[in-house]
Amino acid sequence: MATRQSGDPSHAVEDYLKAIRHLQRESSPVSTTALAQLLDRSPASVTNMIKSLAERGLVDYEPYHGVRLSEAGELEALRIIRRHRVIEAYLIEKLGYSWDRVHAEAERLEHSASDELVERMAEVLGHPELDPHGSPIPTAKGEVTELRHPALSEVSAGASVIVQEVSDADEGRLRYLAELGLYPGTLVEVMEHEPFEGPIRVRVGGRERSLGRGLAEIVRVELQDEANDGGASDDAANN
Amino acid sequence: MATRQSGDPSHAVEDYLKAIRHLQRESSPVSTTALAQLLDRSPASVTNMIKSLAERGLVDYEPYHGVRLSEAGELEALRIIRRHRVIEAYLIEKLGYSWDRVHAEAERLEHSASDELVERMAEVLGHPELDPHGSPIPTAKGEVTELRHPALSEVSAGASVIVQEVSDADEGRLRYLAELGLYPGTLVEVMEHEPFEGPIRVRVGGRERSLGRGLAEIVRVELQDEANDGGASDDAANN
DNA sequence: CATAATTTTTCGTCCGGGCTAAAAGTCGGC
DNA sequence: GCCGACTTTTAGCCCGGACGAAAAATTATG
Repeated sequence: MATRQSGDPSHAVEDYLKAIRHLQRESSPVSTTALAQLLDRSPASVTNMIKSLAERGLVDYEPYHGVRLSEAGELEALRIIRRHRVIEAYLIEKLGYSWDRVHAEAERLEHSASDELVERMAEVLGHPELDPHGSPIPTAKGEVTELRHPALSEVSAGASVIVQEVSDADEGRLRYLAELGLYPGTLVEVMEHEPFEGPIRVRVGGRERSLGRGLAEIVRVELQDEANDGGASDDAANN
Repeated sequence: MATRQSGDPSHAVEDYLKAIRHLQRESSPVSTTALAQLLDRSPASVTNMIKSLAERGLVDYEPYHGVRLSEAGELEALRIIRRHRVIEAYLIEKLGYSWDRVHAEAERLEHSASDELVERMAEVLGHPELDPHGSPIPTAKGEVTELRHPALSEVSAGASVIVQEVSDADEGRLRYLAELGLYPGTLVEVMEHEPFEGPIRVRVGGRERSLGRGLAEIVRVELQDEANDGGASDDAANN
């Protein structure tokens, strides 16, 4: 029951499924090169693997026109994402991992942890719905409620927002954002957008900061009522 | 720091090192077939791997005459065993795993858990010296104190013993022993040895049981003072 | 000792999953 | 509608680690 058996997706397969799902959120048939870049593999290797995924029914693949997850593939991807996020939450909550260092550990454990282990972790955590980065944790049955908060970079100047989610990206970025105090729950005031894709000036924790475009894009926020300008309702502005 | 890097032993290498060390305790140059049996691989595969281990300096290998761990191999093996045992202890203590089910999970996690994770687990457990089966946990530096308790099967009739260690073997045996209440700390009275390698009759928890040879061999015990027959000192009978 | 039985190694293969170089397909620009 | 640029796939290769069959070494036996 707990043991990996032969039909189980390999480590590599799991990585590909996760990556495909990730890229699909941006644009749907996922290109070979995009995958190759994300996974740090040669395009040729990616083509190979895609063919094999297609044979296993995990993706729908049209040569030269990209790939997308099948039903089965989507489900499998969600199981992996659940594992990843529960593990992250657990490591931070129970083992004192820092926000920025947890990703790498989870990235490895997600491939060997059994469902039993993950469910036990979820249990002692009280079945959390969000992971430490603010991303929703799929249920054991594979249901997710996608959040789709606007990125900080999309918020117009003058608004106050609360950070909801910070994409679970590379360690460096996360560490930097943590230093700034930019993690879920933090209140941020957007002061000004510099022109031509320039940085965005924000006030966070009483200090003014300047965030590059790349950073501002991975920080997802929710608009708040304006402090002085008695404005919109809690959930009104979703752009 | 936490990430597996290229020089790291592969999953397969780790399994071989553990197995070699395990078999070495019985008889020192370990034979190809013994390894093949334990790991459920063909002898040919084992020879292959051994050659590769020898090239990496992890074992000393003399063709046709068996293999033994080198200094480096021993150290590596101990690191893996530490990982395994700390993880087992953690899973039981903190995640409610049962004594008999924990092995398989640890068997997989030990290959992907980072040293950081293991040290954090050890920390929250208060740096235990024994795992749940009573086996000593090597230190992070690779020191172990081998216990070498006599097996229950070696104890002469009439003695009272306390279970110290139960080899972390297959699930079935462990579950059965757990049902009987035979785990570290349990008091057992050895009543009689049936002749010709027969079973051994014991009293445990007020009930009489008959244990087959195979089972009695994996239960390691320490002799107690005789209850009625004011007998041997604590450590006297090492048979 | 010589020969039979057993163990171990060698040899040739296979599979998963990488890679590079070369070929083929797609697409934007004229 | 063709041409060049870019993307993708194919072809051939490698490596780790498994396999079975056959050969070689060791050990046991008469």
